[in-house]
Amino acid sequence: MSGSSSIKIENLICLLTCWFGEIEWWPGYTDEVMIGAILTQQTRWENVERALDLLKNRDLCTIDAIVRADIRDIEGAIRCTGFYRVKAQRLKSLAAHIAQTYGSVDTMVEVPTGQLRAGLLEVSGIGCETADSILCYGLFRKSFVIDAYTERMVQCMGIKSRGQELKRLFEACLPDDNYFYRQTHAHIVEYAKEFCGKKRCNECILVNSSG
DNA sequence: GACCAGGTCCTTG
DNA sequence: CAAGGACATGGT
Repeated sequence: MSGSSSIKIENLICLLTCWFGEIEWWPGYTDEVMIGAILTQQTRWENVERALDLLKNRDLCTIDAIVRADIRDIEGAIRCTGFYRVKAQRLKSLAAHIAQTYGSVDTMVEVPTGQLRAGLLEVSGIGCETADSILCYGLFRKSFVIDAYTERMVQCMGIKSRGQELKRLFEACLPDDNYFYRQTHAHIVEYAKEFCGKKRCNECILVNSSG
């Protein structure tokens, strides 16, 4: 379909791998990653880590605990991530969905990726990025995460695709292993944070690298 | 003080 | 369907 876009994306993946090497990103057990995926919406990761520590200290950092907890206690622990009221509600919604649909997080391991994704997208407060983050980093599925940085970066490279089409484009270029999905998304974010400002690029090596 | 952060939802034109 | 506002705290 768009051959030049595929080549640009393949080059991008290689270039970033050379630039960063291996990144250990978003470590943690599945429940923690799922919770972090919601907390990091429009929020710096350092603030999310503080909230995750508070949740752990209060035994609130599992899906099971979120189901039972008083929402005020959740709000109190995640305040430093901003939007804490809507995020507490989103955590409740996610936890309820998992409890009601699968019974437990462990059961989700047996469910096909497409089915899990469709279910997650039904949850209020979970969009494509959060769903794919949960699938990719929490459940080790091959579901590539498209975020604002990725959109910004490929636009800068002259690639027209957006959203789901862009996701498919990346997935067609990536090796058939979750490891590369995690690495590539992490690479893009780390690179873009430094070089792809909201208003202008800062010494970006990508713009003229593949044209 | 201004601006941004690893989004999502709802309302408008 | 694109654009704009709301949600909220914390860092530069």
